Amino acid sequence: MIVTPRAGVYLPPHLRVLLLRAGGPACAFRRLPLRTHLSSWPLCFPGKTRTKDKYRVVYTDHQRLELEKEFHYSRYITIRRKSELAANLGLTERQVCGTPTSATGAALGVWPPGCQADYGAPSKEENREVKIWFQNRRAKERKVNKKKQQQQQQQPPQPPLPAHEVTPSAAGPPLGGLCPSSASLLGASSPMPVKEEYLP
DNA sequence: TTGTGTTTTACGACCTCC
DNA sequence: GGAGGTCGTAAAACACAA
Repeated sequence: MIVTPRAGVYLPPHLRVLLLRAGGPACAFRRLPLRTHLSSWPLCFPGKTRTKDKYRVVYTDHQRLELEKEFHYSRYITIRRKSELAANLGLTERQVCGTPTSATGAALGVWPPGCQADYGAPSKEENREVKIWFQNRRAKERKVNKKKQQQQQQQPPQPPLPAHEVTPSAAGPPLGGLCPSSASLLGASSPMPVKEEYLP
């Protein structure tokens, strides 16, 4: 039995299979207070694809942490960093039989039967999960900023602080390890980044 | 335990840039 | 034409009050 920090109990794949074979409804897994671990996904939802039967994988805390760190460094990830991050976190393309990642799936030997034969080579769009994560993360930030803006508009204007209370830190805590350009990106909408491949 | 609201993945449509 | 951006949305996962 494995206890995860956020959701409590994690049921190993072999127990999920036993549960399924015991005659429970197919959707039983989804109603359990369990985290769907990447390595167990193919056993829980063999042959599912995103378009036919919607699904999603819950990223691990480690994956989220690393992605967040990268996001705080820069809101727009470069092609190079995307590849590195995808390789480090086991996030790549998601085209294969509902497997969470082709790389992890292959490495763990958890491909559903006939899966590789059916789908063969990876999709053209490598590191898609990282790209999508960053898109969603930016969307989340825009949403939060919008909310903040609305709250500020509703509040009456605050009187200005006395001069002795105005310090550089009043604008917010410094962002650890960030270059000014990256830090300035936080909290404001950013222009489109220059594609790394076009840089000299 | 259950109902409900929020957050997190994932995608399609559409747009811009090269 | 392809890659990657935003926007809107679906649905699973999660949190929490009743």
